[in-house]
Amino acid sequence: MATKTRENPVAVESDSVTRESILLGAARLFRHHGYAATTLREVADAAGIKAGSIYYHFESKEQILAEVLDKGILSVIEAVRQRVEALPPDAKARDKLAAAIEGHLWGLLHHGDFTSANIRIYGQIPLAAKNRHRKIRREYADYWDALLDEALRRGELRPDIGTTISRLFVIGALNWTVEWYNPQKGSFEDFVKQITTIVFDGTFVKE
Amino acid sequence: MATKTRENPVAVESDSVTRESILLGAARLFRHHGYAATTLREVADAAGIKAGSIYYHFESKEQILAEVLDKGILSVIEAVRQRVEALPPDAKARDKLAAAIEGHLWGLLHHGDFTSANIRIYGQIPLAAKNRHRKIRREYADYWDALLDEALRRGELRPDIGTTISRLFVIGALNWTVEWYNPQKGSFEDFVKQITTIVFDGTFVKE
DNA sequence: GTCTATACCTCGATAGAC
DNA sequence: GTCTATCGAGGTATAGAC
Repeated sequence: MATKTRENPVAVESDSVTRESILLGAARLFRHHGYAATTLREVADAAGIKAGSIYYHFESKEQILAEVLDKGILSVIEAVRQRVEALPPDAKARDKLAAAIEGHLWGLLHHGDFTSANIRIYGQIPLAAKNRHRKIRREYADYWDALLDEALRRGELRPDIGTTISRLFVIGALNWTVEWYNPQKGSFEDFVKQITTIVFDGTFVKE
Repeated sequence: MATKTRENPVAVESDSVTRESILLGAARLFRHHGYAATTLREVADAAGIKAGSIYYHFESKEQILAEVLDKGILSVIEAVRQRVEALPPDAKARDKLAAAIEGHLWGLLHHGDFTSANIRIYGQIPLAAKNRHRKIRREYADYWDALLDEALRRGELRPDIGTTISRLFVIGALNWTVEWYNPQKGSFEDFVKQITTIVFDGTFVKE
C-alpha cells in the first residue's frame, strides 16, 4: 500500500514499523470499544509508545480512523478482484460468484481487526469521515451489482428477487460472519463451502 | 413492560412519559453515534430536559444502556414467539420458520432504534453490561436452535449444514437488514417474502 | 420532577527538550 | 523519533434550590 501523505518520486515509504503498529492497535481497539471510546493513550500503549508520539506519524485521531477504514475494505476488495479475475471472462456466473464469495470471506476473516472495525463503527463515525469513505464502498457495491446482473442475464439468478436486495442481503450476511466465525471449528475451506451453499441454494432441501 | 427498579404490589408504573422519552432518545443516539460517544447532555436534550434531571429517572448511563439493550431484543423475541405459537404444534417446520423470520423482521424493523442500537453497540460496550445482557441472547439463540433442530429431524433442512452455522448465518443476515431496509421501496410483506425465499431456497434458480 | 452550579476526571492536541 | 508537561474543552455524576 502506497502512502497518501507524501509524494516522493522514488520508493515511497511512510510505512514504518511503528506506524503500522499504531494502525493495527487502533483497528483492534476500534473494533472492540468503538471509535469514540478508544483513547489515543490506549492506542499509543498498544504500540509501545507515548500518546504524544502518535502525532509524529499521524495528524489526528481521524486520520488514523480513515486509514483503518480503508485498510479494512481494501483487504476485501483486493482478494475478491484477484479471484474473480483469475477466471476466464466467459466463466459461469455461479463460478464467478463463488470466487467472489470466497475472496470476500478470505479478506474479511484474515484481516479481522480492520474489517470488523470497519463494519462495526461505520455507522457511528463523524460525518466527515463517513463522507470520505463512502466512495470506495459505492465502488465495491457496483462491482457486486455487475456480477449479479450478469448472473441474472444468463438466467442463473432468480428473476423474482431484485439484484439490489440480493447484494445487500448477501454482503450483509457475509460481513456478519466476522462476528461469529470460529477457525477452530473446521477448516476455512469447509466454512466457505457451507456459506456458499446457503447463499446459492438455501437452507432447505429441494423438493 | 414492567419496571425493574421498584416493586410496588399493585400497578407498577415507573414508566413515566419522560422516562420513556429518555430511553427512546438514548436508543437513537446510541444507534447513530455509539455508546461512549453519546453524552448525557445530548440524551437530556432529546428528551427536552437538562442533564442533571436524568438522574431522577436512572442511576447511571449504564443503566440506560441496559434498558435500551433489553428493549431491543425483547421486541424481537416477543414478535417471534407470538407468531410461532399461533401455529399448531404439528405445523410444518417450513411454516414455523417462516413465522419466526417474519416475526424477527417485524420486531427488528418496527423498533429500529432499539434493535439497531443493540446490534451495533453490543460488541463495544463495557464488559459488565455485556455480561448482564448475555443470558437473554443465549435464550433466544436456543429458541432458534430448537426450531432448526426440529426442521432437521423432519428432513426439511439440508443435512450437510450444521444447525448452529445455519442459525448464526440466518440471524446475522436478518439482523443486518435493519442497516439497509428501506420501507419506501415496496411493502413490508413483499420484503419478508423475498428474504424468506433467499433463506429457504437461495439466490439461484433450481436446476 | 426539574433546575443550576460545580467537583473531579480524562480527552485530543501542542510545545519544546532530548 | 520519542519523551514530558500541559492547555482548554467537555465528560459523568452530585448537591441543593425551587
